[in-house]
Amino acid sequence: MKIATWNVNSIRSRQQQVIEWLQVNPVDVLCLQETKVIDQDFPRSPFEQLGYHTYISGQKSYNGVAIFSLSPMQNISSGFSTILGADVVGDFDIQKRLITGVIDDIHIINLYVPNGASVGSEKYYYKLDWLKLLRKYLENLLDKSPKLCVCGDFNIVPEDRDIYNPESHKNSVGLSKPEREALQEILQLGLVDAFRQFTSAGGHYSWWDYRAAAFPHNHGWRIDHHYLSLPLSQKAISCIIDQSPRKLAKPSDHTPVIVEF
DNA sequence: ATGGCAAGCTAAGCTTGA
Repeated sequence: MKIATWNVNSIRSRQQQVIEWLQVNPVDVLCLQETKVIDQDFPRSPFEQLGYHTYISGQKSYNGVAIFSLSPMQNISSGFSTILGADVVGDFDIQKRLITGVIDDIHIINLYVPNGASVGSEKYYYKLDWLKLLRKYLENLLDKSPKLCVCGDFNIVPEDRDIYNPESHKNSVGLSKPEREALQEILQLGLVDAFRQFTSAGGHYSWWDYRAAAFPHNHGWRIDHHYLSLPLSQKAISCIIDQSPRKLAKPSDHTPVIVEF
């Protein structure tokens, strides 16, 4: 089984590229972020014609997540509140950043973690609070589901080897100590970075800034991840970043990452 | 230190992204 994650930066702008990528890479599950469209306007049918079931949670202009799956999934839900309850979650489900479902016995959680704008900003503290909620959510799920695949755009560079020039970005949003610690607190629940099971070298990235010719210079960040619970991590046989869609005209600034079991 | 590019919304320029 292959599970891919891809921040497409608007599904309507990237529709044809996603179709063509799936034709070459018929993954079992594709998790999308930043679909940027309300559910009624989501272009479902071209993907259904490829054989995918589509599960979506979108909003106007911003955010939005979706899961495509060749086999039907069970227990689809979006947001934190289905697990944590509305009282705990408050307003944090207004932004559509989490959709989950079960396939075989694998519980897939597809995330679009807040960007955080700049360190110290209101959005930065929203990101940290969101990550605290995510930790609670995953702690709850790990009690019930031994096989968890938590994937998506985390907007966090886990370690210095995951960015081209850590020194000049060490205080940037995505690398700040509180963000990295929040991520580590989540991983300490018992989750493993699938990519790092197979590749220890630096220089492997999943996002490149549109500006300043970042991609041709490989000035990238690795911020799109699959985090696997221990029973599932033992079944992983590969995790690769496919840079090819980033080379196309009018690409997303992110490129797909694929884990295989 | 700053801007650089792209998408959405909406109809010129702002907001967001990371």
